[in-house]
Amino acid sequence: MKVLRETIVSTARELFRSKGYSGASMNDLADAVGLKKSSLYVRFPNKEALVPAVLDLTLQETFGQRDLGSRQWDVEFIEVIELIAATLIDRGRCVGLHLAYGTSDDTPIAKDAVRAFFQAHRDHLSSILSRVMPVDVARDIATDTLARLEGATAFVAIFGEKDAMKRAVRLSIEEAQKAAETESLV
Amino acid sequence: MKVLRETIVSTARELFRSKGYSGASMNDLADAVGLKKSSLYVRFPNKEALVPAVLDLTLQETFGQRDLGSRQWDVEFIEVIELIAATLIDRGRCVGLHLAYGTSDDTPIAKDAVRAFFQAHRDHLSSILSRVMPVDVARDIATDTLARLEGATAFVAIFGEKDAMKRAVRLSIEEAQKAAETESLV
DNA sequence: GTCTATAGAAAGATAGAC
DNA sequence: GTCTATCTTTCTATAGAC
Repeated sequence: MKVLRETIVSTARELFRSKGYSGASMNDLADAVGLKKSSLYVRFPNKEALVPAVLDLTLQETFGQRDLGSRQWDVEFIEVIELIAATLIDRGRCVGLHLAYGTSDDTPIAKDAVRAFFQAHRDHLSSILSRVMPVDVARDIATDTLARLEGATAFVAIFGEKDAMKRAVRLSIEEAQKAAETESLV
Repeated sequence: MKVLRETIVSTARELFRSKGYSGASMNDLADAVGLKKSSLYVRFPNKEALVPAVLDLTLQETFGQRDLGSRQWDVEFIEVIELIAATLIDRGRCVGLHLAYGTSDDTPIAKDAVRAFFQAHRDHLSSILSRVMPVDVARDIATDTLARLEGATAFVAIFGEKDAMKRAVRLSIEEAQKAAETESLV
């Protein structure tokens, strides 16, 4: 029976998230979706080609059906980072970071996809923030917000602790609002 | 010719850092230190046993010859986190985090070693901070500091950017000093 | 303690039948 | 599009000579 492409991609995402790029095998993936290994090569030329597909799906789910600019900047900002934080707590790890650490010059397509993935995150947050502050400030706060979320994820992964993530969300929102106020006074 | 145990461990660390637990092979390690693969099994019973050795060495290098309590708390705090930040920028990745993501219930010894590694980091920072603030506040600030450093490392790894790390160090120091001042006024 | 040699399993990927 | 079967390489780990 035909298996949907999205099933393969989202299953590959779980494998990459938990086992990393080199730890996830095509055989594991085939078993998980109910196919034989060779059938995967009909849809994807090789293992590396799964990486852009996995990250594109994740970007789509995070930013896809979002109507940019129709609401208050802070409502949008809070909604996005709380969605990201909730996913990171739920899954316990960041698939993007695991792939970032697990790819190298040996896997240039995967490496490029990882860069694009994080750049898209930064650009999206930055575009929300830049409505109420200069672009360079917005970019730094977007970067620091993502860094905080990634770092807090480490404590979820290692100790199962969610507290650091909650503080990361709260502090990032406070930092953004403070910057917005500062700039509006100039 | 005999190869020093420390040479094997520090070489294994570089392999784990860049390729992760499953991506690093015993053959790569043997080649890198100038031994045959089978000779490694004389010193280490298996690949997993390298993980505690790698993380213990790193802990020793970070906290080993440090005389706790002989100087001002903030001098010690700044010195430690700047050492960690400098290493993370220099190597481009955190071996602890790569191993945290790369180990699982299949590798319980490695998983335990990773937990101990991060707990030791948190305990060390927390013990410095708790000289001038309550232990629960100290623990949260220690956690957030480590999370910030880990998150900033992602931007070093992915984009080669060092700015986020510089801000992480600066903001962590400011946060600690602010908490110390607040508590001294109570 | 290091070596050669090898076992045994698992990896990525391909060929060809249906 | 999925399957069986296979190729080739690489993996962890062990046995035994020196």
